[in-house]
Amino acid sequence: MIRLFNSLTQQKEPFQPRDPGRAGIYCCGPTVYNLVHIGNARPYVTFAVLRSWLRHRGLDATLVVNITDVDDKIIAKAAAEGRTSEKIAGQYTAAYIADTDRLGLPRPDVEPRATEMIPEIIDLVCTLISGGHAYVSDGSVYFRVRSFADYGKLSKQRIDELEEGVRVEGEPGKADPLDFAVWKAAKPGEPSWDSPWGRGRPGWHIECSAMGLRYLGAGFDVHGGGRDLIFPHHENEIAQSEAAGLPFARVWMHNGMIRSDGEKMAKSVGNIFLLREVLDRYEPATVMMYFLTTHYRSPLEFSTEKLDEAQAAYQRLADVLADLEFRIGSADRAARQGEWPDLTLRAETARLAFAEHMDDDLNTAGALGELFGLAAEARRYLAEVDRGETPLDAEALAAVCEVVRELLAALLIPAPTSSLTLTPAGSVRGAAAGACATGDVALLSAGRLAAEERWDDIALVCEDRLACGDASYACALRDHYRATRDFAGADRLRELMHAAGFEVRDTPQGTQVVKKS
RNA sequence: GGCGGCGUAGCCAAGUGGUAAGGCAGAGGUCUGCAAAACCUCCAUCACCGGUUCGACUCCGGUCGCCGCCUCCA
Repeated sequence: MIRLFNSLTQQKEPFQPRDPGRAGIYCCGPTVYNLVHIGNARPYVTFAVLRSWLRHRGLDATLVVNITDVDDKIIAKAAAEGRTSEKIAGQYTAAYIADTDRLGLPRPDVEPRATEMIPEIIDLVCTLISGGHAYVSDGSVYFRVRSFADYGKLSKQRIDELEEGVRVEGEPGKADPLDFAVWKAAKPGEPSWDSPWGRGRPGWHIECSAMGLRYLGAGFDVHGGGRDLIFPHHENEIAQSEAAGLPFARVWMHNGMIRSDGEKMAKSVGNIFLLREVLDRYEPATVMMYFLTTHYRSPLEFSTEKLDEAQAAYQRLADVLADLEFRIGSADRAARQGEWPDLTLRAETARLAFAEHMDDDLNTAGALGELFGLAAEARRYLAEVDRGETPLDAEALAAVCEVVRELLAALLIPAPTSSLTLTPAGSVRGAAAGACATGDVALLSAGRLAAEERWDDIALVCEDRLACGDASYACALRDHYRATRDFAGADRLRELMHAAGFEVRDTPQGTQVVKKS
């Protein structure tokens, strides 16, 4: 059973979709006036993972993430840069899509633009007016907060307390300082649409109500977003929708803030790190790892140290996987008997434990811990194999790999590509023999040189190949050096390989290299 | 002032009424020609003070510290 923490009730509740077998999720997306920073990205990651997990659990899950492409901030930026609002919005919409794609997030099922939702918004506003929940004033329309008895049910604020805190000296057209605009009269030069109240544009909160209801229907399952949106944005969404007679989201999920220097990451504070900047320095997998090793509701500090740790953690998992897959490939037939079901069983146990964590309010950190536990278990098993205490069971290894890959995929963490390269079988001479079949000229000539004992020339070939990112010749030569106990030569070659960005590991099967990023 | 949340080892981070997953870093050891990697071992009593309980880190009350919202904000 999946349980989700509902901000409305402030507790975990069993997730009961409105339509059995299906799930509708709405998440507040970007206002496209700027490049998205790491903090903006957290909800996109969180709710993409939620959709992924619900699907993994067999639900037909739909994710809607809006794009606010008409708004005060966009208009202000356009004015400042002497460009049109449409141009600004277009540019940053493209950037948002490019950056989230680059992170490796699958696109939402629907990405509606506010500017495409005008008719629905106008309909909703009309309903509010005729129901007495909104009023027209100078071509703008305001929502009458005191007309909605449940106002404050999400943020747990009392209207009267709010009244005290209101610092805005009442805008001219508002009947009550708490009221908020659902439709704003157009000023000259601003983007605008025809409406029963004259030309204008949607207010700040109305688009989310219109979109959520349009694409997911009344009483949809989950509404998500950053914790900082609870008030007033989400509170207002509820008020607008439900005052119009349409039950809104039944579960509200809010992710914690990303902090930088102990403070919420925000443009106004000046402590932001752009998603694309981070992706310039770290792999998508590392960044996903960074997000998911902390529970989505907790605050998360941003720092390069944390990214580095995420990188190391991911590398550990990638190493295990690469090692396992290499062994599967090299296992002889006799070993493929499934003699060690314990590990297979362990893989299944990990899968179940992982699912339990994920079902428990999307506990990705706990779930990841299970994956690491399984990896460690597989390592111990491999160590036993290397000591000759246990026969190699390729089936069990395959089961572990399958579970790790499947669950990483469920978390939307890109699977590692195999980073292990092994020496061609045997020495350079032996490898050259094999090269006859494949027609590898370079390896053949290396073999000829080897036959003539011209090792220095071979070293030159190795250097050349290393520069091209190919360590196989170096591996083969190093095996030769080690076989002939020419350790000075072997060490020299290791230096070369290091310099070329390869980590060198000696194994019973020969020299192994790992390309270091 | 109002509302909400957090405080777990050197760092990060799960968890929980019956004596604390995992990752990073650190120490010692095994393996190795030397390394690297790996493996083994070691490293916390859960901010503080009271209370409830056979038993609390986990429940209740208080104290301190930190954070978010109350204005655009993921």
